[in-house]
Order: sequence, then structure tokens, then C-alpha cells
Amino acid sequence: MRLASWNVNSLKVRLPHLLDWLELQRPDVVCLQETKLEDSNFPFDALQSAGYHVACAGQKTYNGVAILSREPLTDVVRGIPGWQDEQQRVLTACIGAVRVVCVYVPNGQSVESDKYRYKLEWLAALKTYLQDELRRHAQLAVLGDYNIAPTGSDVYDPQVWKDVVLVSAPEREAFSALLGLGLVDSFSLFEHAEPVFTWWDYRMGAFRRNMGLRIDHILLSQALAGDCSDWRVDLEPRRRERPSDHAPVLVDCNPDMQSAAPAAG
DNA sequence: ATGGCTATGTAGCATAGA
Repeated sequence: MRLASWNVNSLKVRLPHLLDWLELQRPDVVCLQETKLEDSNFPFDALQSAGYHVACAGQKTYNGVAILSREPLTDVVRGIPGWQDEQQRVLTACIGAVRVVCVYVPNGQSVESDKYRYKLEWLAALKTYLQDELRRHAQLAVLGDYNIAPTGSDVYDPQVWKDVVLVSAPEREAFSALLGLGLVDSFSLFEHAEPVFTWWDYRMGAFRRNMGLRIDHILLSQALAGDCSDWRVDLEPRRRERPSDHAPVLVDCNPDMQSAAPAAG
């Protein structure tokens, strides 16, 4: 099963890129972030014609998440249950025995900002939610734009990216806390000779100079991580005209599509 | 290198992203 995550930065603008890319990569499941579309404007027809079932949780102008899947989506849940949030940032669904959570973690703006406090509170709520989901689903995948570069190796210049939003200690601790639940950053299952990034600023020729950050992640429960055979970022869409500032991230894994029950213990 | 692009809502620029 091929799982992917892509912050498209407006699905309206990026739909042609997405449709081309779906045909090339043929992922089984795709989590989209920053769709910036109300559900009434979601391009259902184009994606259904491309062979995908769709679940979406959008809003006008900002945020918005969606899950595309070749197999039907069931048990769809919008947001973090029990945690009120105006912003559409979380969507969860089952594909067979695999539970998929699509997340768009708040940016935080700056460590002095109220938005930064919201980000940390949001991450704490996400942790509680994922802990709960892990109890219910042995095969859990949490894909999305985390807006956190976990280590100094995940930024092009650790001197520049120091104690600022996206790399601050509290944010990195919040990310580690998700791993502490028993989730694995699928990136870390493989060796990487060169730095790997998933986002590059539109300005300053950042992509051309590979001045990027690794902030889009695919976390897998132990049951899925054990059979994960590949992790990669696809740079091709970022090279196109009018690209998203994020590149899609993909993993290949081999879930057990029969058993939905969590492992004992 | 200091918000230098890009997208949205909306009709000039403001807000947000990371």
C-alpha cells in the first residue's frame, strides 16, 4: 500500500498538478493539506474520475484537509473529537484495517505569538487523540504537514534555524511526544546520505539552492512500520510552473488488510 | 537579507504561510 501526504497550498490552483501526479505515482491513499476550499467547492468529480474516493473537511481561504483513497473510506471523523476548533486541520478515516489521520499542524507564526501557544495546545490535544486511536487501531498512519523540523539535520542551516518557530524546543518535544506514543517517523527507517527536505520558501530561489526544511512527516504505528519498504519525497511537482511550496512525501508499506483489532498489550 | 513569493478575498491592499 502506497501512502502519501502533500500540502498543496490551494487545491483549486494545484488540481492539474495533483491529477498528473496521481496518475504517475498511483498512490493508494493521499492526505492533502491546505486545500483552502469549502466542501461545497471540492473537486469531487475530477478526483472520482481519477479513481479516488474522497473525504474532506475544508473551509474558505485557510487550512482544509482531505483524504483520497482507491478503496472506500469508512468511519470518517472530522477534527479532534472533544476539542473544539474553528480551523479545519484534522481528518480521520479507515481504509480497510488501516486507520489514517490527515493532519495540518498550525504554523505558529513566531514563538512570541498567540498562534504559537495555540500550536502547542493543539499538539497536546492531537497527542491525546492519537493515544486513543492507537488503542483502537493497531495499524495507524498519521500523515501531514507538522510544521516542525524534528532535528538540526532537517533544516538547511541549523545556525539560522535556531530557537525559532518550526524548530523551537517545545515544538520538537511535542513531536517527540507523538513518537513516545509508539509511532515511528517512517523517514528514520531508512538511511539518507544527503539532507532531505519537503518544503522550500518561494523566495530567494530557495528550491534551486536546496534551502529547505523537512516538516512533512508520515508517522506509522509499529505494526505498519515493521513492513515499510520505502520512504521518499517526490521533487518533481516542486520543479513545475506555479508549484506548491511543499513536495509530496510517500511511503510503501504492506498492511494486513484483514485484522482491524489492536495487538495485545 | 530586512517578508524578497504565492494564494485568498476582494477591488487597494490586508492576512497568512513557514
